[in-house]
Amino acid sequence: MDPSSFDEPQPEAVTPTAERVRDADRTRADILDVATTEFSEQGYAGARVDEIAAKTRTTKRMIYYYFQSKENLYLAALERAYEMIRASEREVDVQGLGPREAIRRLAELTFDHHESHPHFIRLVTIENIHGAKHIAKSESLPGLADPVLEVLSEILRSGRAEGEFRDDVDALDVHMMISAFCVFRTANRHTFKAIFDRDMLDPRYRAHYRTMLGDMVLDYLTAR
Amino acid sequence: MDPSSFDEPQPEAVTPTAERVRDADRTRADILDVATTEFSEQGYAGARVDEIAAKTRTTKRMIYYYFQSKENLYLAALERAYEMIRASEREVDVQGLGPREAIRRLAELTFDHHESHPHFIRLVTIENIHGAKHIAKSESLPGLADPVLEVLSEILRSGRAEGEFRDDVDALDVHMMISAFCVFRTANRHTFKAIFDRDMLDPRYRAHYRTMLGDMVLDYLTAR
DNA sequence: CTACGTATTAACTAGTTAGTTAAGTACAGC
DNA sequence: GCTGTACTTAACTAACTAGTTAATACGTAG
Repeated sequence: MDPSSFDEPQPEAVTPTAERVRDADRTRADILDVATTEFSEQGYAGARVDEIAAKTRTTKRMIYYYFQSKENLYLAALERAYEMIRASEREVDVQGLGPREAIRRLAELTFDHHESHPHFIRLVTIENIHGAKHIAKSESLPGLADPVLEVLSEILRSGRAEGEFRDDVDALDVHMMISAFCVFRTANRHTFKAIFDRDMLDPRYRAHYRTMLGDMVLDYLTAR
Repeated sequence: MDPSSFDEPQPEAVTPTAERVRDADRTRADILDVATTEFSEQGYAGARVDEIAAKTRTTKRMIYYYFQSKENLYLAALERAYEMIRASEREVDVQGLGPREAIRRLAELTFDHHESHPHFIRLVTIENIHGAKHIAKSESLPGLADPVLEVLSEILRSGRAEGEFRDDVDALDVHMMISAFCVFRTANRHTFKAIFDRDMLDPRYRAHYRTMLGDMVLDYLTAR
């Protein structure tokens, strides 16, 4: 899995033109890209439909045409965030690795793609401010469960079979531990830097934090 | 340190009365309590000054009288959140404990008071959505650095002197690791439950997560 | 008791907001 | 070419929002 192949939404370059070309998919995607950025930067309540519209190549009317409401637009952005994260995690490949190597690989790849999608991390954080009430309305919610949980379960099972891993935690616990570290680094970045004068996303610290995460999970699982 | 002595802000019982009793401190505190709850539940952009006023025993005018603006009110709530967390951490007592016991104690006490102050955790999260731009205006910002960092440094130094702890991480790294776990449990609670059907704040899991945190930090620091 | 400053209540307001109405037009099918 | 529909632009709107103005009155000093 190559993190660089999963880019943040980038609004396409504006092409000034007087003619009106109809392209429903492009218009819809343009709105969704802009909205994702705007919601992740301003939050759900703080983002403005007028502002989103102004940053697209179309008008506010089309937002309602395609998405019906501000909430639906936000929900569409949120669903896409989850789907993209899940799609990338489906490509986690730990085949042929021992349990120790596999868990470290998985932790590091999780770290990588969290880092590649700060907008999506922030969207999840914002959705928690709203008590997950929007995602609760998503018809795709049942499919959002993390496929990496199955991979994790298999690694844990394998590690225990070899007498290497502790057996008082489940795959979801380990997933939580890894996610907490990766999410915190993005989600709490600004206050952390303001108070401690250390930007956790500064490239100078990247390798250190990446290793720290792998060590943390591995040391925990292999402790006696 | 007793977690139950640090309560969340609770608006005082309403006393219906036609007379107008002046008590500036009480009015100010009432506003701040209500605002803290409202901002932590709705976010900065989502909270409404009218709504905050309606939930106090006074009128919107007094919010502007005492706090001048919505932003100043939010900032006052935020500063108070930090000060309360810091005050409680100043009472962390690990005197007389060996490094291993001290680190576990500290991790667990951090866990406890994060759990006791969900509103404050959420306020910090919300402030990160806004890029820490409000707290940057706080005149008390220089005093918000975490006093527990000094305690942590001393524990690490002691653990290394006894040849028990690794030496490739600093006190801030360990603080980050502990905070990530404790913050995630509150800040991401809702989406986590929606997707994985596990409420991380459910009392049934409390002991498990508390032990998990202590083990995680200790196993990491003592790993060879 | 009076005066004054501070605290408080009540009503008002200009600008903003999510959403709506109306009109225009591209495009495919016939 | 005509028609109908989906896509698009432009303008409008009722309700909401943070903040303001005006009036009232409490509490204390003299």
